[in-house]
Amino acid sequence: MQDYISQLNDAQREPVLQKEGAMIVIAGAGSGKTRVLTLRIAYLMQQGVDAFNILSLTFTNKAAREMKKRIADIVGQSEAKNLWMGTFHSVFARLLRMEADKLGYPSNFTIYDSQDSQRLVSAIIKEMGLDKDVYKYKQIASRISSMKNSLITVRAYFNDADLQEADAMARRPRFGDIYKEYVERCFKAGAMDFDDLLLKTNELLNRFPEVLAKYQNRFQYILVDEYQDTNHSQYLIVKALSDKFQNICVVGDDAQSIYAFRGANINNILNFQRDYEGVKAYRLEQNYRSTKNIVEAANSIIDKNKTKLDKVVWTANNDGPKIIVHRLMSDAEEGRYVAGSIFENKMQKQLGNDQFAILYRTNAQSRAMEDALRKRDIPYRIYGGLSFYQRKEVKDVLAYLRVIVNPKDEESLKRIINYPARGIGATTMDKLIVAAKHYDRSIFEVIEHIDRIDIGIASSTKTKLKNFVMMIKSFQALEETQSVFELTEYVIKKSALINELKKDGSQEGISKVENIEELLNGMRDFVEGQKEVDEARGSLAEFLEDVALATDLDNEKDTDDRVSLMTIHLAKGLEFPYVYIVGMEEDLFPSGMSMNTREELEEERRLFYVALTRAEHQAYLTYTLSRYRWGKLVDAEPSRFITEIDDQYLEYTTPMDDYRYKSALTDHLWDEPDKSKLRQRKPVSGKPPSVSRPSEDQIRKLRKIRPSSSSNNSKPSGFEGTLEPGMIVSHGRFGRGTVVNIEGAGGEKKAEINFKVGGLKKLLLRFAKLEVIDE
DNA sequence: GAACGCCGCTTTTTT
DNA sequence: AGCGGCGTTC
Repeated sequence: MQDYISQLNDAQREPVLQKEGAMIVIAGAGSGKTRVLTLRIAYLMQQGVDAFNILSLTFTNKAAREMKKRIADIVGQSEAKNLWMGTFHSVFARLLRMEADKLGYPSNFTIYDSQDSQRLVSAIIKEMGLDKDVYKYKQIASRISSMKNSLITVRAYFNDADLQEADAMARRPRFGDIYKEYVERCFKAGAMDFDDLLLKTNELLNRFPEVLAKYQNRFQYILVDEYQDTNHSQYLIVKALSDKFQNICVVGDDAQSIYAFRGANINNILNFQRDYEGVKAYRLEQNYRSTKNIVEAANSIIDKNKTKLDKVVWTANNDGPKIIVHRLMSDAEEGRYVAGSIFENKMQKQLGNDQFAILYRTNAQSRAMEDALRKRDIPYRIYGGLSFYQRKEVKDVLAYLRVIVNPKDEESLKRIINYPARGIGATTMDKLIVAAKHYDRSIFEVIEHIDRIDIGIASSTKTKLKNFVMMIKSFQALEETQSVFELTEYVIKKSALINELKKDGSQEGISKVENIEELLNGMRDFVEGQKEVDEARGSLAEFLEDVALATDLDNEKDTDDRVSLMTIHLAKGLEFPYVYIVGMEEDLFPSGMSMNTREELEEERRLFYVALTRAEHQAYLTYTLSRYRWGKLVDAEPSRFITEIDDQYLEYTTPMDDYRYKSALTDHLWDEPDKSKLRQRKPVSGKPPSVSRPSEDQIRKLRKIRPSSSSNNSKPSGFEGTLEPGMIVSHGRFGRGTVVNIEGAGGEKKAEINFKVGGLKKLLLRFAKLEVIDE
């Protein structure tokens, strides 16, 4: 143990050795925070703290497993096993299973994933006869989610006039009713959605003081990783549990807070010191991961953000190569460039595929990369996107298993009751749903008693329903004796599901069968794994919980030598020697959906910071002039984030003899100095514009006077004059347009402008580069 | 009740 | 371009 501790630097050692009290560790990217957390836990245990008294919350289950392993290396396997360690969701799902009865839930409750939630919301909207164009199920589901994350229950909602007012204004006055029905239906289905796992934990701790006391005494030492990404609900849980002993250690980096969209509250980390008595604050500022170039480039980006804690990340590492910026014609070409570059690096430096990662803002961008990598025979692995367990065929199998465990699970029942087709159609289902509501029972229970009630279902259909119930019951009986693997094999045969898929000989059909085989393989592993652990018997319920809460990252096979492809969000916490950040374009990164407020834009910028700091040795930024988006070829413009990096850290490698060089790179260079030139250009089709290409020297000079270069980095050069509806304006990107409306005031002032080319747009005047044209 | 085909919307990120 | 929802037809 002493060996480990002596290897830490001073800043790292202090939080490891402080046994008691509240503490916050602000840990810059790559500063060794996982090591600190790991050693802190090991040290606590070595000082005599019982593993049962430690609760450690991590960002992914994989991170938890790895930490546990490292701790086991230090203090021994048998002790480490007793640690409670995992994501908020998995830890509190486990806790809720033990206490479920207090909340009126069965201990085998189902966990609804977001898709299940959305489907239920969608069904409710339909049942209530609401206009689906007004009540968009995704929006409603996401609003329900944010309510829950802020601990606004249905009752709280109906007690809050402002919230109802807001929904009335948004033309969805029935939101509260949908919310209420949704919550009731989940309860009746014995199901908790992701947000419930946290909300119900709060409810449990609030309503039952003896339960709270029990877990307060149990979890005397609490550690929370990635604290900047906790939402209000998680914050309250931590607060409640740590209240008695106040031995709480939170670790995080405000500069890497990228989950505001799902309710993460950056104030949790910013205000931590106010929440506890005598908080010790530690800073880990030395980066061990990346080259000086990368660290300093990243610093120059994050400097542009206003909201942040004081912290300077530095490194003693070498300068390393500059960040390469490369422009391409199209997304396909971007893929070819990246694949080619990986290929060259591999050859020249004799590297493995696992040294490389390709990061992007949206999942849709992966396709072009995949195509190119495949052509080059470079093995890759995609993380995220439609994860394995979310694929239709896999979810169908899982739905059978979920119904076996919990027949009340309405969403799963609806998936399988007529798949494969067994003559139980929509009309019957509608009747069953109405009856279920009428009798205040689950659909399954209604079917069980279908003989005794008259809801206008033909006797032939009743027989089909009874057969279905009998089939499920026979599966349930089997579950007692068989392993998950054996049971599932039996289920897909008996339900005729596998035959249904095998009938379909198409490429997709075959891959679906393969996916199910893969699922069975996974189950076999699970069963074997459980045998080794010998704690539980590898129950079906447990398997389903693992699956429901698995991060895509969790399934990684570390031994695979593959290039990693993932969104930047998923890449948080990971590191790779070579990182390609692709799609560095306005509207894509920063996302067009997230640049309307300063807060949103700052989160995008933090996201870019996260992306860049994944790189250990070399980072590449690529952008294109046009790419396919929603099926159409659209023009693209380089991301503002490229120009936000100090030039000294960049190397532009795009060939100079490409005439498009002009349109992409020099346009925004010339933006300020000479706007008239910009407007003359109309390169939509046909010949290249007849402007001579600037020399390297000219470009260098132009860069120096570029408005967004480091000389004045704080305030964007937005529009500052007065603007009124009816005025004609010109915009660098959208061209000419008429002001339709002005709204907001001060920094939030927005103009709605009808552009000749782009149509109606809302622009934030603080950022918009507008010029009034007199006519 | 089931199958097919058309239409329209979507894509920002995820436990 | 791809999926889901809905309407039409058998």
